[in-house]
Amino acid sequence: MTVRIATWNINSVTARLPKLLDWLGSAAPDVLCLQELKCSADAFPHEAVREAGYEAAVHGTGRWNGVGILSRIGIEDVVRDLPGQPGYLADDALVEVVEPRAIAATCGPVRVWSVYVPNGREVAHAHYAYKLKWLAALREAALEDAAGPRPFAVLGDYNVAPTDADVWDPSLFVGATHVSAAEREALAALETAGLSEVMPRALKYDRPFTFWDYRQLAFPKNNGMRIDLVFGNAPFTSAVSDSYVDREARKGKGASDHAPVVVDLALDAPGAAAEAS
DNA sequence: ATGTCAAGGTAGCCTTGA
Repeated sequence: MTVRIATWNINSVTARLPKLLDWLGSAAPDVLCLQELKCSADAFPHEAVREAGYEAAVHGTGRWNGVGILSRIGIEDVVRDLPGQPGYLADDALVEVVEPRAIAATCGPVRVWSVYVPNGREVAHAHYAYKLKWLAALREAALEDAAGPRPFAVLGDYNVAPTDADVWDPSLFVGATHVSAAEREALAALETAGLSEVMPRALKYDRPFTFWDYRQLAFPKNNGMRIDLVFGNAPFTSAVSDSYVDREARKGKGASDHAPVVVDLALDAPGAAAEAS
């Protein structure tokens, strides 16, 4: 069977609902991981998504963060928050809050996490230390599924550019977040957990950027970054038949500042291996 | 085509985060 899985930082699912429904119709993913819903779970547009043919599992608390998984091939065993997910102590808060940044589900033959890794803000900021702790918790959370026989992937907005080629001008990022050695080491640690990156094709230009800031004409200048990533275990990556960034979705008025990443899997039908042997 | 955008509190603008 062929399964199309995608990830998209939608930057407000309510503001983006027409674009989301359009894209579900045109790209026809079987599973879509969403980040930055920016709404509470109650405010999620369940009815519109259902009419488009998808079930949804969502995790959101309000105006910040929020993640979800849409599926038209079933959605089971939903888990909200990483086991051991660190919280963040905001400047004006008295206690750490575990933010809605991770949700997992099993969709047909595949298990996925949809993750929105903390931004980090600045290297000297407490949010950066939080980001590194968060990535370490993600590795631990992924270990068991990564080692298993079922296709498994962690898809989302990692807020890390894996290499200097993944930002439009590395000279502008010296000393900044998203490119630091510690952040890249945190991605490398995912590989020691048995996950490896699915590298998408670019549909235009040479590099498959996934994010272009709204400011300073970043999109028309192609001043982009590749920070929306897919890490899969061997049963997942070995089944990949294609992957690309749908840059078209970044165009036009009312677009998210991120483009979707699409992964196509060619999986054996359940039981096919047993029948063949 | 494009020199931000979205949400929420608060009162039609400012703050926060990205």
